[in-house]
Amino acid sequence: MDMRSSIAALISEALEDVYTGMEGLPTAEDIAGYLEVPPEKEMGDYAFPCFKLSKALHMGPPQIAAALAGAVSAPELCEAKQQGGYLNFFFNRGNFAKDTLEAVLKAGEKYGSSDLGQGKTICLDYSSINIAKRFHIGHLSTTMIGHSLKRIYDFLGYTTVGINHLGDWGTQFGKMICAYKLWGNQEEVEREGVEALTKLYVRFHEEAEKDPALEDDGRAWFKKIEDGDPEALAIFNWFKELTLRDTQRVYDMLGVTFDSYNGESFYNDKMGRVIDELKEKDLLTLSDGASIVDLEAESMPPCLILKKDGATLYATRDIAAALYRKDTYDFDKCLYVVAYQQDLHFRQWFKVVEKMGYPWAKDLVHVAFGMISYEGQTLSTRKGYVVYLEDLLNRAKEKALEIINEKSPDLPNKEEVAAQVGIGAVVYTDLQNNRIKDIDFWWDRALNFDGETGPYVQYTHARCCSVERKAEAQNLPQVEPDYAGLGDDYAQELLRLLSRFPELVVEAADRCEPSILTRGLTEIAKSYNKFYYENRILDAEPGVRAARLDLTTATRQTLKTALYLIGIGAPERM
RNA sequence: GCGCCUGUAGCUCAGUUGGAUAGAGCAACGGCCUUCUAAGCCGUGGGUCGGGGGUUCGAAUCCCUUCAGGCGCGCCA
Repeated sequence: MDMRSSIAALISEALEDVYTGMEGLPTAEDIAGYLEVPPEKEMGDYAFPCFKLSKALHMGPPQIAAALAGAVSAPELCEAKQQGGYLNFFFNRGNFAKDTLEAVLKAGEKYGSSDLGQGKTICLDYSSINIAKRFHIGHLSTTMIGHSLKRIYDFLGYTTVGINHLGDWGTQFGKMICAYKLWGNQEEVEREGVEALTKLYVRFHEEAEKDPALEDDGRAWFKKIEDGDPEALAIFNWFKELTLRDTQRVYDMLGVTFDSYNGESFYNDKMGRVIDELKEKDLLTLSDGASIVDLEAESMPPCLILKKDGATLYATRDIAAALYRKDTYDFDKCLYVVAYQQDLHFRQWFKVVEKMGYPWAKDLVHVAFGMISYEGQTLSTRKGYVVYLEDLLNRAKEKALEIINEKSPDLPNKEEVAAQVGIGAVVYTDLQNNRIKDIDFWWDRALNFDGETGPYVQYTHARCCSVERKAEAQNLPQVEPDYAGLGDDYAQELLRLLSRFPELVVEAADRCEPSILTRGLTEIAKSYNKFYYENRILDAEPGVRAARLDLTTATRQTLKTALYLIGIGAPERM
């Protein structure tokens, strides 16, 4: 049992003792919820505010706290003191250290994992790149938030399905084929990849200004794709491969993977069912020639299902995809990691699914995140306000390599570590704040490796590894750890953070908020660094040395796990 | 006009289901490497929690209102 539950149980017993038979006493579970961490160390490790009981017991909070303090007796666990209206608990430090470290070391890198999600499936729709477009910083958040959430849910025992819902359908691909047929050549496109496709697309628009007939040719080529014309399909699929190949380089750098690449084109033949069902359920109405689902009762604008010309729309495709995913994976939740601009769109079609009578509509979740801008400007490929992700990651890597050459020139695998550190810095920054916050990208900020950054946490991890290596090399006889040696405030604070880590993972999952882990892991790193400066580890007396080494190992493992969960590597030296 | 989101230190942001004296990092200034990684540690300064009401023993947190900014609001995705 963790400390919170143990203390809640103690309070519950004390309440029963002191106020036997009273009505309205909270359960141990209620109490666990009321427990809080005091703002100052001098106030103890946990606090139970007695204000809420005041009314039911007709007593002042300080009196209640005092009475409970007298009734609590569990010296091996903690001590209870009344301070104002609070009942403050002070851990038995040695035992707390022992319990915490045993729990962490026993679980190892699985510490914080659970079987909470056993038998449940979560679909995650993230990254969702567009064909023939280069990967830029605007795609980082959806990719890394989705990737991190996938790892977090996996860690909690869920079955996860990572879906890259490719943007691989639309007239723009007809235009691109048209441009390729007119001005492209295979070798160049093969060599330059998406860059060449972008050029062709830009040229198409320039030429189409002069010669509007091109637009019709573009539409005609798209029609050919739709009709399954072999040449059109071959070129289209080739473009798709080129894009995936280019993007894969970035995914490889980031360690991001997917279980499915079923995108828009995949659902092309699955939308008839949506239309039929909507008609059958009498949800479709005609408005200005278009077919809509009216959402006036829900005080939302109508959801457009079919255009005037009968063509399907974004929402149609999303509904078809949701139905398909429910059938295929029987998900317990389906998360859409998509920017907040799309908020209305999701609320609309989620509501349509609900109106269709599917109770699982409530399991569809829009995991929204903020906008990214570049040095105060809206991202725009056309105006040159764009930072390609590959360039960013490479520059971060170079910067890391420079620092390594300066600080640890003898490091054996410099390149590998530079990649982990540089990319870690970028990913950390992306997952540092609540996802709803807008991000303004600045190069100097992105390439800053000081203070609360990815490299800071990685550095702390490497520092732990270094201590462990040195300890190993000393090859001293094994002794029983003396956990009383971890009674100082620094060690205790670190232990408290480590003991709370499993709760943090669950909270991050519940709130779909990786930043909770980013912050928690930074707290642990900070706390270890303080501990490290205040205490000698290797030259402490044997029992204390062993205990501090255990704490170092527990910290190292937890940092590594947490870094993994937010998608960052943990180098052992740097 | 309507809807969603945001507003906390010069800047970027944390702040649990309301709790004790509102916290970090960056930037500025000042200390700490003959001792386990100085990508580190310690210290100093810096606040009408956008404003105003209300609920409460207690509000940055909940309710109302108001101001400012961002995003969205029918045949793009």
